[in-house]
Amino acid sequence: MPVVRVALDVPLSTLFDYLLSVDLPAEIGQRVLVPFGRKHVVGIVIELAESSELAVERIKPVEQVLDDVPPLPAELLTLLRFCSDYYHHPLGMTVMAALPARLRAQEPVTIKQELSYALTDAGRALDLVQLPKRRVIQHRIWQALQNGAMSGSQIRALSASAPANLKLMMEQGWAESSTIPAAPSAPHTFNEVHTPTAAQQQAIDAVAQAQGYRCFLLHGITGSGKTEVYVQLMHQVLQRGEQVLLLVPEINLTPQLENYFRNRFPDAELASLHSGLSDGERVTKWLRAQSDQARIVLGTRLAVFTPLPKLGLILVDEEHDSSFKQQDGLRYSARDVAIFRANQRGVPIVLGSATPSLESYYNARSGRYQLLKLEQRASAQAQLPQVRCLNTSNIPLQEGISPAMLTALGERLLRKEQSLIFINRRGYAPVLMCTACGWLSNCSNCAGKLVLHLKDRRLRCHHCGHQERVPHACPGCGNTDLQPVGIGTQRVEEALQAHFPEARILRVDRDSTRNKGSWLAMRKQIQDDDVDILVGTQILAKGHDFPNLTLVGVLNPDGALYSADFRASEKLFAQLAQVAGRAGRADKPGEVLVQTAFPDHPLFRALRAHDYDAWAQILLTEREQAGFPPFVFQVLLRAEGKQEGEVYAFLKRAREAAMALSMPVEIYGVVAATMAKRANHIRAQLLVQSDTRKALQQFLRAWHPLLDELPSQKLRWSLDIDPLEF
DNA sequence: AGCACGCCGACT
DNA sequence: GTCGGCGTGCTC
Repeated sequence: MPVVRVALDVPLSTLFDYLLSVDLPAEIGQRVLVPFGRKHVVGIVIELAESSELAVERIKPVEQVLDDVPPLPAELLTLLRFCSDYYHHPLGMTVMAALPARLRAQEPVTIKQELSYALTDAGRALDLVQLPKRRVIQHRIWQALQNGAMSGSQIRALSASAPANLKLMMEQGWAESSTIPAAPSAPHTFNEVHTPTAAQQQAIDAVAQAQGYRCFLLHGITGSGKTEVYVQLMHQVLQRGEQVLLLVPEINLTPQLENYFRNRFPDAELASLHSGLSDGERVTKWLRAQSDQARIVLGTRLAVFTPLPKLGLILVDEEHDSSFKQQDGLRYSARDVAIFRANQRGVPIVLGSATPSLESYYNARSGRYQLLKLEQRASAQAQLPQVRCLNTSNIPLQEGISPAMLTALGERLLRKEQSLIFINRRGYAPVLMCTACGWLSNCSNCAGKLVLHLKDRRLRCHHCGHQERVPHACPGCGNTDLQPVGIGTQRVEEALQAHFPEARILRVDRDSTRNKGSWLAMRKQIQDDDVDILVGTQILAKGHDFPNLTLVGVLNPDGALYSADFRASEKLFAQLAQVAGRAGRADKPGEVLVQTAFPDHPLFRALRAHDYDAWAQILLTEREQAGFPPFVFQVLLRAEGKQEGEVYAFLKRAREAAMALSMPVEIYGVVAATMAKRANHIRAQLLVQSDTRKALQQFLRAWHPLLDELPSQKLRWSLDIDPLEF
């Protein structure tokens, strides 16, 4: 009796066998509707078999073979199987996590014809009386449509309320919709706007000459034109009629990039996959990629699982960015999965960064990857910013700001140039303290502190979301003198506004950009020069061009220098290099001022010299001596639960089981997690490491089944392979 | 993960 | 006498 083995979205590592009647053929990769317990669920056929090892009477029949979309390609299933094995996550959950929601549901997938929207003659003739500027969203749509028709998803990208506003505009007769005719089979056109520099051309040629799989690390300083290398490589791949996958970090930059590539490749269909797509849009783009109609797939980490029958090249931009690593469920690194995929497919992959991860840098140095360097800024007159440290160990700070920083800001105000103050801490102050008894605003649910948000007079926990009103008196001793300790973006904003009353200051952090579209509006404000001083967190560091920005001030980065997290300083350097890259463009030289008590720290020396290699060498030496990645491979067993005893008992047993295996791995002690309590759950962990990936995987294959056998009723545990956060 | 079954406390 | 607590076990 023919049987299908089906992957289901359940946390069990097995596949499930179902009978297949002769009149109901199914292929590998096809979606099927099957009875499971007392429910009916959608699964993916992974294997076909002649018979099952189970007793026939226990096997239920497949109810329906869903053939509304083509089966998943075998290549994708292989990729998912690799992920399931490597990350020790159940295959069914791995497969289902990679699929668009619509393909996990049993309702037939209907692809609605994508409509395009354009201005009518009346719409084009509008004036500001008919459509005043205060109708912000409509105005934005109107302006966007002046450049030509837009798709529904492009409209949606303008603002959350854009579709509703567009509807109103259509009712007014200003805009109209039409169905896009099937994409014309136009010859591939390419807007050659730049001639590559010699260094760029060298990198392009190196990748173009690759036969089959090859991993390249494109190490190029900010402004050195990595994007142009991507574009030229994409052009070659598109010319061959192949597809390109471009992975980018989780940032609100995707729509900009999308527009950029659309302009460079006007008739290549581009599918951009990011959070914020509706289920329908996501499945549509997935199918466009699977059917080889979408030639460029641009997306965040989940996009690494898009079916691409003609994949010819993978690009991973900002490869060091930690958002490529998923922090729950299937804890995969999209960068590493992409490398596996390129290898599987036999195509080149380019990892790009100004500050590569130590892992990639080490692989490039050891010859595993090929290193490509762009050492000059692409436009000749653009100078690297001058980086200086302001020693804060012996000068008074006002609300965390040194006099020299204020002077530098004042100069920029006079010259009508923009400044950016970078401080990686949102809120007003990271903690509230009682001056009498030393009471601190601790979170009742977490091990962390409650952050003071003076704007709404609340104390907020950034870990569990708990918030409460700012107390009038100390809950411990009744003293009314409670002092904010430390500085956050709100406090800096307030202090700067007090010092420069006439300056236009804009705060950009997760709090101020929470509402959809507000960051878009802020960026416009900045670009229109309606802002003098920007105060913000790392949101500001990422790849935006602010041409009038000439000063970047960094307030207190010292915490990361001597942190318990061995990756903190690596991350800090990358962040500072990135934010420093915002200063100065073209004709205006930039300056970067870093306030620190440790100006002689090697990190700052390297930053001042713009010498990533020197810094990376120091880190590599440190890591080698300490026996840390990239010289070892790690797995972290995390556990959390309400009862501290249960959590530690589980990990202790897990540790004993690991020891009993006597395999060539190093097993550390059971320790509290960095955030030892979160949302009332006690968290602890156990680290195991090994000199080789292979040995670690062998150990995991033996250990994981033992973990499944351990009593673990009242807790949740998970394995994190190649963990980034502890 | 769901969702059953299953055996012990406070209620109409 | 039942409703319901969540402990244990199964799902092809």
